[in-house]
Amino acid sequence: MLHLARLRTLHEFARLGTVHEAARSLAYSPSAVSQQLTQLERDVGIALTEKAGRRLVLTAAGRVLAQHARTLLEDVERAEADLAATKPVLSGVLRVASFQSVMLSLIPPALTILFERHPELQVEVHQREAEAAYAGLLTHEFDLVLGEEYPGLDERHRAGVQREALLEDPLLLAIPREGSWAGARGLEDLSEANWTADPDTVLPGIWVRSRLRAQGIEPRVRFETIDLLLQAHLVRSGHAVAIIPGLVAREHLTGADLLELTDSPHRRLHTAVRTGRSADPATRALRSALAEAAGALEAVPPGS
Amino acid sequence: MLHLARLRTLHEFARLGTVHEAARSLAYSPSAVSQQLTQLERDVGIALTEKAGRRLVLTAAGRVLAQHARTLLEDVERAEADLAATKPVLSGVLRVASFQSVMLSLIPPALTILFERHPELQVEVHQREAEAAYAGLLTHEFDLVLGEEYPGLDERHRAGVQREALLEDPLLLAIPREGSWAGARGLEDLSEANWTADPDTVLPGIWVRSRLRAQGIEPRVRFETIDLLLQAHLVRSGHAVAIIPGLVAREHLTGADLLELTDSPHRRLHTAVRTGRSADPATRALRSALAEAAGALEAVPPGS
DNA sequence: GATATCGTGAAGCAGAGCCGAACGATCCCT
DNA sequence: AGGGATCGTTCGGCTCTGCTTCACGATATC
Repeated sequence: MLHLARLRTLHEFARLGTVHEAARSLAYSPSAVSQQLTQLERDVGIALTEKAGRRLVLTAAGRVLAQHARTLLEDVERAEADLAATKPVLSGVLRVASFQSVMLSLIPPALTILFERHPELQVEVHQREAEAAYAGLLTHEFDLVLGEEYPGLDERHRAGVQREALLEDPLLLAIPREGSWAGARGLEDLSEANWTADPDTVLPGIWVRSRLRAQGIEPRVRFETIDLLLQAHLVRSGHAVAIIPGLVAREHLTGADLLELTDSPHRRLHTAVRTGRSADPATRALRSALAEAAGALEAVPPGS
Repeated sequence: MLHLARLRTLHEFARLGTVHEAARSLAYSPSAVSQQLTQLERDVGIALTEKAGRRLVLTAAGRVLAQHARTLLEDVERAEADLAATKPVLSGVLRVASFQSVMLSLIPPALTILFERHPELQVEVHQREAEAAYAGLLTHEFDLVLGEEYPGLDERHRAGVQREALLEDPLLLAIPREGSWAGARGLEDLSEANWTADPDTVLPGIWVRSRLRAQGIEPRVRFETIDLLLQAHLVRSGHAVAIIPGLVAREHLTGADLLELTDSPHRRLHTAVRTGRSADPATRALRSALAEAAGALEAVPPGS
């Protein structure tokens, strides 16, 4: 009888390409992965891997089995979700990967809603950048990822992941009420301003630079940080201007002027889970709570 | 991680209803089955079984998981079939359950065809009655069942089994050329004849009696046997008349008269495999060989 | 109320499957 | 060309899984 654990190992190897990475992803030693793949070959009686230089690659048969492994593992997760649905009360721990702006504004009210409905259900929230979050999702480190997309920078489709739109969050120009740029009425007044922005290694930082350049501004980024609270503080205290998501601005930039950009760009927030888990009742409950929290925020105009 | 072997045990328990029978079907001890079910409950954290008197029955959650187990096991078998399809030559052993009339006439030419195409592929044929054949199919004792249906006695649908029509085999009235009934031209001349037929515990025996009664004949079954060769011999030697399938009659009743019954009834032969195996190349090869052998027989008129 | 049959639990044992260390092969960089 | 990094595999040793056997209590049956 085939062994699901070994199929999972095969799948991780197929996904990641090397024995070492598969081992790391599964918290095994490379030796264990090697042995599992060997055993799997014995089980099915067909060569699944072959050497290519110092690396190991899947044979045609290996790819066939890895593909089946993926759907089997999804089905297993679906089975677990169906099983959880037979429980009268939701319990257990949901692990969520998110980033700062959402943790600040959306997660707390969502958790309040969730706790009212399912007091037994616990949530752990971990701050991660996008790549780590999605990697952790696939390795079962997390059960749900809160992700974001910026206009024109659509994320690639990820295999085994099911995504759901959550919120459109306006990207606002934040200008201090005091200092050199107070009173600016738009980007056209800010070509010489000091900026604070995310580094250009992450999506928001890439987007904001490209956006400003598209309007003829080469921003002088004096304060580069992914910490939006710090960015907000720098704006409030008059040291810089920034483009800040509404979710953060509405609460932490009440002392600054917030202007809509032309054609009012929005970042799109979404939730993502492993495909097999989309029917899991705890997952659904969390997604509902997040959607309601998002709806409540949208109903209140920013800055109020 | 869920364990496929344990899911298979759950599935067998769901199918058969008791720990002991599941154990027997899997060639385990009852204790092992009990422990596997307990372990499975620990794995999923939900009660899957509960006591009902001295027996054990599935809970709602147990039924949910058992259902998933069935589809998972089918998918595993599909995966194995896909894998086998990557092999250049077919090999291994196919185990077939059949009954006498088919083993006599259809299997030999089919195996000849099969051997020409896939000399590495071996076939074991076991003679079984229908229930034992299907039970053995589900427990992996057999890979393919050759079954039959009689007009008006349709078999019930069996879960997890995929069926394919193979041949319509005419049911012929066989009358000796010598003795009291020689020269009879139809059932109307045979109301007082001695008959040979299958016992009324099996499908052919049930059908033949019901058919004769429908035409006003209460057959005097003097020789009750499932051995069609014996039936044929009894007819040839003038001791009885019988209704014999064309597959047997064409070869073993050349010394008797064969008459079509009114509205020429046929038994319908089919092949059946576990659902997951229908794509398996060896299975497909065997089915094709059987179909071709059947076509060759149909092309030749009976009794020639 | 005797007896068969149900499922479960404890003891013991064989084997599965993990890790760590050592190894050979391959690639890469200088 | 050659040293070092990285690849995958193998071996010894150990732990833990998971089987069987045997014994037991509970339930149904006659």
